[in-house]
Amino acid sequence: MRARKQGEPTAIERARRAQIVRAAIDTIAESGYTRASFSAIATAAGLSSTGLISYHFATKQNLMAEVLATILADFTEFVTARATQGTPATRLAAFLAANCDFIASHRNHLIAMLDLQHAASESQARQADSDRAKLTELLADGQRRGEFRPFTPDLMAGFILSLRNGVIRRAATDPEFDLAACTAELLTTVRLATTA
Amino acid sequence: MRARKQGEPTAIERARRAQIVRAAIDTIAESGYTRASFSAIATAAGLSSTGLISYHFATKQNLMAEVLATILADFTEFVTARATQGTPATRLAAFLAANCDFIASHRNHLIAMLDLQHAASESQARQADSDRAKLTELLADGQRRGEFRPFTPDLMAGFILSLRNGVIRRAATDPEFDLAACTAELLTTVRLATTA
Amino acid sequence: MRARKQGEPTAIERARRAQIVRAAIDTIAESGYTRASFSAIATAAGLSSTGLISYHFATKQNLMAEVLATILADFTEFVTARATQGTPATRLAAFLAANCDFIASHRNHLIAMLDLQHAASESQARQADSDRAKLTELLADGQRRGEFRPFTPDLMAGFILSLRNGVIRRAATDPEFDLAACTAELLTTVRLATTA
Amino acid sequence: MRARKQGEPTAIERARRAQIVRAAIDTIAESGYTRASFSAIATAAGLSSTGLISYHFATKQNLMAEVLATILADFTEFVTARATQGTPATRLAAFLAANCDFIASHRNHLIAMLDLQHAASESQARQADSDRAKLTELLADGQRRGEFRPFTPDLMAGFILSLRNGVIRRAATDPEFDLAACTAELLTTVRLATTA
DNA sequence: GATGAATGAGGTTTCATTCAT
DNA sequence: CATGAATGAAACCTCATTCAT
Repeated sequence: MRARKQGEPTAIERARRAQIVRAAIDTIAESGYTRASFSAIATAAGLSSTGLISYHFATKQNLMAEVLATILADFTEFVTARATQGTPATRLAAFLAANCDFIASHRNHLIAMLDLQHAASESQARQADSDRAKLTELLADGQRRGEFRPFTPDLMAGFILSLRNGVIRRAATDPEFDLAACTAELLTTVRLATTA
Repeated sequence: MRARKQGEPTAIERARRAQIVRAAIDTIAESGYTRASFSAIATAAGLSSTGLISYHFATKQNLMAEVLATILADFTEFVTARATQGTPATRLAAFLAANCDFIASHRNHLIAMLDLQHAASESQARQADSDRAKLTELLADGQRRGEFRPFTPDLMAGFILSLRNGVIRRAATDPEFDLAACTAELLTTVRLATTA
Repeated sequence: MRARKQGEPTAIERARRAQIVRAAIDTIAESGYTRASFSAIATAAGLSSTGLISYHFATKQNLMAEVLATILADFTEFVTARATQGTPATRLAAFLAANCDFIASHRNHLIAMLDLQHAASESQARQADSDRAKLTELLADGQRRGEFRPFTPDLMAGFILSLRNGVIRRAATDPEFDLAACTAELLTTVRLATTA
Repeated sequence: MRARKQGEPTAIERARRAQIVRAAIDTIAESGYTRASFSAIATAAGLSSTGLISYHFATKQNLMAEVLATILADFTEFVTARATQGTPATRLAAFLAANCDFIASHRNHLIAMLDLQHAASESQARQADSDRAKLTELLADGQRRGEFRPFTPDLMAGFILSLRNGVIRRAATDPEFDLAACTAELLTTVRLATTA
């Protein structure tokens, strides 16, 4: 019923939805998207039945969309707060550092994010494109100021995000991975790849 | 029965397994891992029963392991044939170029590969590690010769493979993506990131 | 709570129950009994929760019983007001004409009625029997006066009601059905079948 | 799998499908369409799981379509074998008598048929129309020969089928109903309503 | 009185797997 | 070797009903 209603959600409802989304993120991160059934999520959330999930989310796709949106929102909030000042080169470095810090503190979020991307819907793909577009903008700006060498900004943005994704996956997979060392190397590598 | 038998597989058996694996790759690439049911794979393979798949593969995990192994084998064969000659820097460039060429000619293989990585088992993770190890070796070799700057070879290998994966995903997702242009930029970028 | 209470219902309560019953009739008529869930009925009634329906009706069966009772009451009121004067033959004709008029003006009531009959409970079957009994009485009366030929009144009553039900279903199903023409033919047919 | 295959069904398959259809008819007749779940049907058929039903019928709608088709086929076979000879009036009487006999011997078929009609699909509605069309044809033929009075054949066909349906429902509902007596009265009634 | 939240049973359907033939 | 049939677990989802507020 609720899942089909319109209007403002109440505080209780928002709390439950957030709880379910959190449980979904953890379940996906730990067991993979394929095994993240309503049943598994309900258990992780301490709910007594999968019915409650359906009560709050009209469809599983729907839930997953909110999961991804939440992850991206948390991520964006964290990263943009730290990559807003200075020249493009500085901001790029700050962006990457922020990414790596986020990985350390929100491991599950990012593992889940990677697992969700290939199950992503149309609108989510557009969201990913828009993320890349912002980075593209930053790079183009740096080129205009002469900080960056002449590359195709859109492609380089893709490269940088790919590197970030690789770090996420490695951090997720390998428990002995040294994230701090990797961050330093990543910054150097990207600097060399981009500076004029 | 066969799936539990020991001893040498017959020629017919190997042919059937290859046929099923091929169909699985195509199905995963086109519909995603989630929708790659035995039923879908059997249809794609022109088989009249899913029973035959179970007959040849003890378990679905088992089949997927062979799918991934096959993809990696095809990939390795293709790439190593083109990255064996010259200095490490030359071979690295050839490796990347070969990768991009492989994307163009084996799109389905690579899309399936990405889709399988997070359903990957322990042993498959080890296989991925060994792939990275080979690249690590190449990079270390280049450093010893003074071609490459001093970076942590293992991390740089991870970066390079991440870049490759990103190109795969983008090529798979975006139909208007210009793979040739991307290849050129990728080579430049990696050269700048690695050379002394 | 209320649904289990005893004693006189308040005016508000009666209004709410009527509102719910009306919404149920419309929903059944438009979507069929199978799809007439509490949720659908609540939406049709403009209620914000299915809980309110359960509050006023102890059980779904209970609600459906009241729905059927309401329909039959409305129907009886409409028809008996027009079939009370004259000889049995005249009243029979008036009864049929009234039925057909009722179809035109209360389409939803009658469609719902037909849809409810096979979900009908014991007591509802008895109600239908009593309706037929009244018609039986009328027919027997006409026989005593010599207006009608000698048939088994109870069976003939069943026939007449069957004809009426058929007209309802046809009117409900076929949008091009000419109800007025059908009414005329029906009157003739019944007259020929009954008159001495 | 099988439910989606093409080509000729095997003997075993036809037998299983028939068994399931028979169980569905009995379940609908005894408990009503609403309560005729796959689970109930599987139990009635002595199957070990509902999965087998889905294996043979792609969809519940699909199964119900076959149920209705089977009923109509059995019915048509029974009735047309007995209503083919003589003048239209004779055949009409034979048709009605055959209907009543069928009711006695195939009670469940007919109860289920009535319960399915309002859940009927487009194509099933067309089938019902075509049944009425055949009767319409018979009536028009009788009019041309002068056996029947001038009525609208299509409407009269609807009336006759409505009478038949009423008898079915009454026979289904009332265990003490005297079908033989009803048949006699029905024949007389229809004769009076139709003859010139 | 009314509402939103919660519950748990049960709905249809898909799936990997087994087995007789 | 291969097939069709069968199985039962588990998937997502809907529903009537209960209850605290």
